[in-house]
Parts: sequence; structure tokens; C-alpha cells
Amino acid sequence: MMKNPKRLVNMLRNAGLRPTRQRVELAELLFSQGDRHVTAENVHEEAQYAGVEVSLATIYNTLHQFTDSGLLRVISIDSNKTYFDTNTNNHHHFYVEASDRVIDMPSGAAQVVNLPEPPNGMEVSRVDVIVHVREK
Amino acid sequence: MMKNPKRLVNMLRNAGLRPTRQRVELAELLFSQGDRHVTAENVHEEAQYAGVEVSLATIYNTLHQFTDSGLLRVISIDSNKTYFDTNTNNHHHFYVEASDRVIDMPSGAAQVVNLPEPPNGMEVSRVDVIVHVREK
DNA sequence: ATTTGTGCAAATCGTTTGCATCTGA
DNA sequence: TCAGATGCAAACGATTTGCACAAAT
Repeated sequence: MMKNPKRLVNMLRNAGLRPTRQRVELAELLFSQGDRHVTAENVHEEAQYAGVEVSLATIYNTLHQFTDSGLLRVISIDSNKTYFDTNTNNHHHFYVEASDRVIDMPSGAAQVVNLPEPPNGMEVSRVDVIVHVREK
Repeated sequence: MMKNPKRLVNMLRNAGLRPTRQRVELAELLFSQGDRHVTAENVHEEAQYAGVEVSLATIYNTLHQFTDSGLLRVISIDSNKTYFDTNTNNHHHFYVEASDRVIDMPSGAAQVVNLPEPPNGMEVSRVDVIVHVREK
């Protein structure tokens, strides 16, 4: 899916990022397992578990660089942590507050209709739908 | 609109909250000026400016108590701060990331259609639409 | 050689908590 | 009276930053 290191190196180059060891290894973690929602702490643990040596600071840097260059997206929820989404396509989320868990909706689900004009001099950069759910 | 102290006292009583001096004064700040989006720090400054003596800890407590009893709502954005909305009716928001500003959409604007079934055993508690906008 | 990235530890910032004191019913 | 509220300062947890060292072009 994205396992080929050359793919990852190219992906990073195309994004304008030097393919350092850390970035390539993190890209591998992030983009070789389908769509994921991760936090920095999350990635850090996983990296340690996988024997990948990357400091937490670098993980924060990397997640933000990936986000700035369009490889990741931040998910709009009022959690105390920041969630990054490896799926940058147009799709929305369920959010389980009690367990602080984010669940994808299939792409195409949940369209927003009847969107009002943005405030003067502004343009829409993204529309997020977040459906809070709880145990029935 | 809600300026009458008796109104506020009753509002608090109905919400199951003792109408303490701090709560009544904060309620006055929050609910006597139309719909507002505030942060704790926000309210704290405003209280000081208005000569209302309330500690920051109490403001946090109060905002959460008001939220739990339905007088306020938390707005779902990935900001580093928590925004509380004095309008608990069904409505959505624009969010200006650059200036960290939240703008109301008129109630009724932006409906979500084609919402998928919530995950197994879950039910929807709220649907939030947040439209990120930026300077054109 | 020069620029860019990394790691560490310290600093920051919003928010929460423990606990002694006070207040409303 | 006394459960519930408040205030203060310390604690917290996620994130950021400063700076010396290392790696990429």
C-alpha cells in the first residue's frame, strides 16, 4: 500500500521534506496500515514498540510538517489532545467522548447542505462534521 | 433579556445549582449580552474588568457546571482552548483558525444529510458542523 | 560547506486538584 | 448546622522551544 521505502522517500520529497531516517520511519508507521487516527503520544509509543528511535519532540515536529504539507489532517474535536488523520480525503467522524475515540465515517457519508455564505472576505477552507455519540 | 437577577437566580435553581454570588454574577456576564463564545480566561478578564471578584478556578468550575446542566455548550474545535457557547440551540459555526475566532451560523443553516448509522450500541448525542474559513 | 533536522531538557499554557476556609439554605 | 462552594497555590499533561549536535544535499 505504501510499504515501499522508495515510495515514502518520494512522497516526502514531493512534499518538500528531506527524507531523513526519522521522517521515513514515521511515514512508514503512519501510512502503511490504512487509515488511522493518531496522537503524538500514540505515535511515540508505537515507534518505541517498533524499535524506531525518534524523540517525542521530533514526532511533534514531524506530525506538524506532514500536516502542513498535506500528508495528514488534524481532526476538529474538543479533546485535550490533537488527533491527526492519515486519511486526507473528504470524510467525517464519529467521536466517542467517554473513551476519547474517533471513528471514521465512510467517505461520501454525511454531506452538509444549505451552507451559508462565509463571513465577509473569507472563504471556506474545510467543512468538518463531527457526530458525538455515546453508549446507548 | 436576562438582566433581572431573579431570572438568573431561578435559572440557576432550575438547573440544580445554588445561586451563589459568583454564579449569579457570572451568569449575568454570560447571559445578558446575547449569544457569546467565551473561554475561561476570557471570562476571567471580563469579570475583573467588571469588578466581579471570582477566581479562575471557580470560573472553570462554573463553566463546567453550567455546561453539565445545559446552560452552556462546548464548541468542538481543535483549538488549544475550550470555547463555551451561550447559545445552546441547534446551530453551527465558522472557525477562523488564523485568529482563533468562532462565528455563529444562523440557526437552521447547514443541515447534515445522509448521516450513516452510528457504530454498534451507540446513539447520536450531537451533530456539529464546523466550517473552517480563511482570509480570501 | 551550508542548510536543515534532531534530541534533550526546560519552559509554557490551559486546565485541574487538594485542601483550608467560607456561605447559603 | 453543614453540605456544598470558593480561592489559592501547587500539580498536571499536552505541546513548544532553545540550543548544541548530527545528518542531508
